[in-house]
Amino acid sequence: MTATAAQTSARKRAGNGAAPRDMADDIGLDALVGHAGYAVRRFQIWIFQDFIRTLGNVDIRPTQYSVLTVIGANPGLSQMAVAKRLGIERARLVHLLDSLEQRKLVKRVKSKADRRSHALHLTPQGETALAKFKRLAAEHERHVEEKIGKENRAQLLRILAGFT
Amino acid sequence: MTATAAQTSARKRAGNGAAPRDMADDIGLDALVGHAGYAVRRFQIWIFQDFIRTLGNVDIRPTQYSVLTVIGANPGLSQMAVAKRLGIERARLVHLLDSLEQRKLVKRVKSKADRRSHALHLTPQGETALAKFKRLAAEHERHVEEKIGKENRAQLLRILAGFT
DNA sequence: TATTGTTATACTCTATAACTATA
DNA sequence: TATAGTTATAGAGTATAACAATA
Repeated sequence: MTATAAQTSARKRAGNGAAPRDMADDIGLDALVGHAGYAVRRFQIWIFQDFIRTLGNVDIRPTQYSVLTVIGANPGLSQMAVAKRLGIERARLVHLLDSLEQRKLVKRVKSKADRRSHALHLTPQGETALAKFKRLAAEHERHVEEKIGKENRAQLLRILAGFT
Repeated sequence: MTATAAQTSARKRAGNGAAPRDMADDIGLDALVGHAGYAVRRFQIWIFQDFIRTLGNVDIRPTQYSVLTVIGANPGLSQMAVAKRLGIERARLVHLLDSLEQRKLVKRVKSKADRRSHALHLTPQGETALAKFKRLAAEHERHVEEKIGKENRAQLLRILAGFT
């Protein structure tokens, strides 16, 4: 890594006051190519954009999908439990649930056992909608497979299994 | 505390319906486990947190590091060129550069060839600082290696090479 | 005292639009 | 007309702090 050949040759081409370089096709990333985080971030942005586009007609974003899926699979969870499981701030989840409740996909049920907390459930409408969202999300997942290859996607899931 | 917590959770598990579940250890992710995007997003958050922590003393975040690295390796780039190469909005880059210029790490040099644009350069101070940032970033990268394994990290970089 | 849900604030980041000065 | 840089705004998302009701 250190000072690279790209850096040296680039200096020859552009001194102070010279014309700025704006040809994107020979701009080196230098040390960034050795950072997993850079590639992971770019990939994550691509994935989210595809997800948002694929579920655009139903207006569901990745975070909303994850909340609905976890509530659907675990009816009666408290807000704290959902927030912890998905790594969402509980203050942020309040607004997410406000939106999902306004759309009649989720309901907060006041708990009698612990009157501070709410038990979260999908509405019947929410159950039907989630089934559709899952079909669209599976379509998105096929896009991922087409993009990086079936075997690479499987390897990726295996490598990152500990981060779920 | 443990006895009380155990009793409480036992009561909640036994409760029929209204009592919210809040034990995080048996909450299933359902369809999320099959989505590459979910794992990738969680991993990316972990990586950025480690990066921010590891470079906390020098107060450099991932995006700032990527901008400095690309300018360092390609002196004289225009703002548009940097923005396009790194996938940053040009409006956002303005503020990033304002901050880096205030810290005397980067300078905007007015171009004589095209007086609309600026050629970007590291200051001598910026060169020295970037060398330090790169050492810390390499340390961060070793954390990634420890977290997922050397071979897995290499596979990840190979799989995602197209997203740089 | 501690926790749940809530409200509020601030800062990062993304996505636009519009403005200026140049080309 | 189009482009580079700038300014502004709006919406996500993250990170905190504080508060009321309840445990």
